[in-house]
Amino acid sequence: MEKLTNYFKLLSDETRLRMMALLYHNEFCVCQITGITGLAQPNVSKHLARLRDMGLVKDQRKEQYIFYSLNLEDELFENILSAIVNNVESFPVLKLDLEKSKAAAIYIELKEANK
Amino acid sequence: MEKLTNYFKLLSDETRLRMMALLYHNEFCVCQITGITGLAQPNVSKHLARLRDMGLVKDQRKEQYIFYSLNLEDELFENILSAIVNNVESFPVLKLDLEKSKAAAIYIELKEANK
DNA sequence: TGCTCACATTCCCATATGGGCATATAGATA
DNA sequence: TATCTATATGCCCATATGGGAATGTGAGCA
Repeated sequence: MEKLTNYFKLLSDETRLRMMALLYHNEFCVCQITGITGLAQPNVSKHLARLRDMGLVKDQRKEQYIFYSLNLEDELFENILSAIVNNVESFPVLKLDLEKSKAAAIYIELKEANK
Repeated sequence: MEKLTNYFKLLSDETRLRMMALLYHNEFCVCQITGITGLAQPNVSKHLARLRDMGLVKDQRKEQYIFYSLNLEDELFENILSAIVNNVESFPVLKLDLEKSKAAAIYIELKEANK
């Protein structure tokens, strides 16, 4: 029961919903999420940590970057998230993030090229 | 977007989940919910008011009693609630409430009979 | 009219939450 | 080894939240 209410608590914050919607489509590192959303890096890290602690997200280091991806084990949670993502037209913020996210891969490539 | 996060905020509290699970099966007045759950009456009222303000619940006076019932307009919300209620075996608190609720109708009848 | 009962509201308190900001850490690189 | 750079953590603040307790309100009844 507490796990359930904690899930809803995690879903009840716009910042976290934005991050989860992004991760639903792809894995991203902290700096990409920061860049896409315009959120402050410490906040991105803190929210990701909360999601990780609740098992909704997992992280994996790749060289300098730590990539986060969804960890969809709970069926209810997955259904909720897919319902939101499939209805992205109703949520302009999410839609904008997703559009911006298409450039996110390039973002890291440019960084590497400028070295 | 804010409506969505508000929904999740309402779902993120055990007390409210208990009340919504009850109302999913039947309408109840405040005193019945208080009796079934063992919660303090002011808290029941306060949570019901929040649910009503968000349009998830509606109330209707019948003589002395004010009966609350679910107001399922949002599909996502309804799906979430039915998923929870159909999985009540996983949530002993909810299951107990539901069992107790079967006696709730009788509770009011007894009250009337004792007048 | 005054009382009773069901329900609502208010006040107070302890706790949780999210963001801004500064700083710590740890892996990569020079 | 020393330094970047990506990420994590800690501190502070304003605000929200939930419960307890007392009180207010309003409909039905004596």
